[in-house]
Amino acid sequence: MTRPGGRSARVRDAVHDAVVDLLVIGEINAAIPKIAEKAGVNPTSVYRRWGSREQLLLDAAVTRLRATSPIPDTGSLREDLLGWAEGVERSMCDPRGQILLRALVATLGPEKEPLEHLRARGEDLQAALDRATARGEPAPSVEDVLDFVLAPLYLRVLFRRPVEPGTGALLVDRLLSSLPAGRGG
Amino acid sequence: MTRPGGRSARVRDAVHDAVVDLLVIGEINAAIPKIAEKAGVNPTSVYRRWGSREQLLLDAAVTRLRATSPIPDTGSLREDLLGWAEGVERSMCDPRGQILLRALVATLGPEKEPLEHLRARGEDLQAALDRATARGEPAPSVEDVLDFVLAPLYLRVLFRRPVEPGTGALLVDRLLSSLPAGRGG
DNA sequence: CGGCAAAAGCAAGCGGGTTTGCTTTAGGAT
DNA sequence: ATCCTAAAGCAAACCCGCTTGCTTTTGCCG
Repeated sequence: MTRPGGRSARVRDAVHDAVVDLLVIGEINAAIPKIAEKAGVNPTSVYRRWGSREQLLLDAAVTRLRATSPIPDTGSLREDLLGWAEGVERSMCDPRGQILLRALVATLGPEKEPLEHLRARGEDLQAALDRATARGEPAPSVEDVLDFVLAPLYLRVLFRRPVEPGTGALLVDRLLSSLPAGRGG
Repeated sequence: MTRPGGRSARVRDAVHDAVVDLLVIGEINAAIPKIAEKAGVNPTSVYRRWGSREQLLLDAAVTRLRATSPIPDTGSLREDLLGWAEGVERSMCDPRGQILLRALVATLGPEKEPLEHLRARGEDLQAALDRATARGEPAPSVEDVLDFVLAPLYLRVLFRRPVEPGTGALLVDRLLSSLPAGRGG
């Protein structure tokens, strides 16, 4: 960003807020003029900066989801994963988190990149797993963490099934108890 | 349907085909006039029947996904699940299956119904599990099948990660190994 | 075979989303 | 403090997706 703290940043945040607000109240199809109006911004500014509604949605989703559910460093893999999973679970119980995840998936085209958001999250996970390995703890692969914990949580949200409290912890337990017996078939 | 085998059916199929074709070649944002043109149909007919692009996408996705990956009845829960998972895996390797799943998720709004498609699929699963229970085999819950098998497969597709051959079978093995009476290895 | 009704086709008009050239503002640099 | 440029605001025109009243076709049924 050329002017991080100035008017650009204010406009960007205002537009992101407007997008999320409209999505949350069900205005899924709100077009750019409507978003701009809610943001108190000229539609032209939105067109010039983001180009299309799709790009704007993707940018808002990635930006806003990036801040949620970091992976803690507690000295125990179990605690790290539990803290992270709890954060994901909480985010997926929040209408904003739900709608952002949905927008993220919806705007993903047939491109081949695995998506910046998930890639960065995978690197964080890898770091936590490496810490565990360095401590001598048994650790699953990133793939397994995604399969056991993230996929079930995300699928509940994407298909509108309820996320019961404690789901994240349950899934982490499943993952970790699959370790000693050997994973995979 | 009032006229199942006549012109209505032809138009519906042509429009569904056009939708899928356009989605597959990356024309995610194709509007109704474009879809109608590719289908060789008057745009008005599409507006009158489906009302909106969103409804049309949802209808096409649900209709076309309904035919894929039925659950076999082999007399063994393991074989039933393996056959089904293989079908899902194959469907998720096909660009059409991928794009249809994506369209399905994308068009799901904040409504509360768990979605007809997944509900019907859940009932099929429950039937297979009931058969296993009646035979005295240990059986997981539908929830567990979705968590262990469907969620990882769907998430790979939705986030553009590769689906390795044999993933479905691996996931079914994991599920069955986690059962209380099952082998822990 | 012939009528009937549902669905498809047609055409014209409306509305709003998008584009574009220019002006104005504001934040960083000198 | 002043200049300078990137970004926002403005207005007008264009394009196109959508609506609507009507006509035409088609397939089911008596």
